[in-house]
Amino acid sequence: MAASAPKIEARGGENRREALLDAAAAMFAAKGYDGTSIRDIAGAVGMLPGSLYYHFKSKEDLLIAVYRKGVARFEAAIDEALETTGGDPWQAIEAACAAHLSILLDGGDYARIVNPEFVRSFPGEMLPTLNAERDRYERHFEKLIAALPLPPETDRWLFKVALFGSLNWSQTWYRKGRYTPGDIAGAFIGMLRQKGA
Amino acid sequence: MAASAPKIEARGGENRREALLDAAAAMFAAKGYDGTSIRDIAGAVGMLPGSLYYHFKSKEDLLIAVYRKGVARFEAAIDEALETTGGDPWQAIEAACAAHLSILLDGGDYARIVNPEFVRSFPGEMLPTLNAERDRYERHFEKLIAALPLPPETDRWLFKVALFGSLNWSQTWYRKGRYTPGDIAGAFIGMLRQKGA
DNA sequence: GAGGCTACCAAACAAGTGTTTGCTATGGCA
DNA sequence: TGCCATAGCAAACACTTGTTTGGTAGCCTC
Repeated sequence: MAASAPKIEARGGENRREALLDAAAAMFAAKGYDGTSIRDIAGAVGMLPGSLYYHFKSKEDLLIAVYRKGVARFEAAIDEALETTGGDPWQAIEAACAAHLSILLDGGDYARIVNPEFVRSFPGEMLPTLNAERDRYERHFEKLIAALPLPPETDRWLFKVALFGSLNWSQTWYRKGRYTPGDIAGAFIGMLRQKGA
Repeated sequence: MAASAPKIEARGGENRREALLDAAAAMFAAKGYDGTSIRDIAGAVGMLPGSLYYHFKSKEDLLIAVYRKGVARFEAAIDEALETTGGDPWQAIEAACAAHLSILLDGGDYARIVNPEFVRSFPGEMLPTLNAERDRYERHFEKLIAALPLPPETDRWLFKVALFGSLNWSQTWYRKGRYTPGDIAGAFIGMLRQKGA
C-alpha cells in the first residue's frame, strides 16, 4: 500500500475508507456478498453509492480488502498467543486454537468473511488470491501439529483438517455465554489427545 | 444422452419438475443462491423463465424443495447404514459417519445446499424452516453419541459438534481419489476414541 | 488568490433481477 | 366431437444492480 505521505490523514481521509470496510464486513457477513449492494454499504456510512468508487475501484476490490483484514486478524492473534506459550506442544496448539476461536467467535464481522464455505460464493476469478492468503495462515497450525507426540499411525494431515473442521464449525453453533473460546479449545484438544501420550 | 427417446420427453410430467430441481441444485451449489437467476435455471432445461413458475411458485420455493431433497438423501443414507450395523456403538457411529461423508462428498449437488454455512446466505425468513429440517437429522447422531462409552468428564454435546465439524469441513478439502469416505470416517473416529476405552 | 488535490455529490447508465399476465399447443376423457 | 387440465411460450412489468461521468466545496501550497 502507498503510505509515503504521513500528514494527509488530517481530515477524514483514512477514516472514511476504514468505515466503509467495517460496513462492508458487517453486511457481507450478514447477507453475503451478492446479497449486499454498493448502495447498502455506502448508505451505512452516509455516502452515496458513486462516492464509494473513490475509495475502491470495484466491489470485488472492496471484498478483497475486507478479506485481507480478516486474515490479518487471525494471524495477529495466533502470533501473539504463541509468543506467551511455553515449549509443551499440546499446550502450544491449545493456545493457538483458543486464539483462533477467539477471533472466529468474538472477532467481529471480518472473521466471518474468511470462512472458505463463505468464500465459495465469491466471484470465481478472485478465488486463487484469497485461498493463497488462507493457506499461509494454516501453515502455522501444520507446524504445531508436526511437533505433537501422536501415535505413529496417525495421519497428521487428516489430524489437521479434523481439528480445523471442529474449530471452524463452531461458528455455526456458538452463542455467547455458555462456553468461552478457551473452554472449547480445551475440550477439543482433550478429545483428540490420546490418554497414553 | 437421449439415445432412444428423442423429443417426446420435452413434455414429461414429473420429469420436468425434477429436471428443474437438478439444474437448480447444480447451479445453487456452483454459484450460490443469489448468484443463480431464474433465467439460468430455466435455460438449463430449455425453458423460458416464466414457465418455471408453473412448477414452483417462487425462487424461494424452489430452494426449499432442493434443500428438502438434500436432507432426505442424508437421512436415507444413514438409515440404511444403521440397518446393517451390529450393536457395537463405536462401529455404529463410524458407519453413520461414513454414510454421512459419502453423501456429503460424492452425493452430488444437493448435498452442498444443506451446509449451514451455505444456508446463511439464504433469505432470512426461510431459515427456521430449513434449520428445523436439519436439526431432525442431527438427532440421529446425538443418539449414537449418547451410547458411546466416553470418559465421564466428556461433554457429549461438544463431542457432537466437534465430530460434525470435522465431517462437514471435509467438503472444503476433499478431492476424489486419495481418501474414501470410509477412510476418513475411520480416521476421525480413531482420533476421537480414547485408547483406554 | 490561483491552482491543485481530496473527498464527495447528483444523476444517469445499461444490464440484469424475480415475477405476472395472457395466450396456446397438446393429449386424455366424456 | 367438444371439453378441460396440463405444460409451456412470449412479452412485459417494476425494480435493483454495479458502475461511470461531470461537477464542486473545502483545504493546502506556492
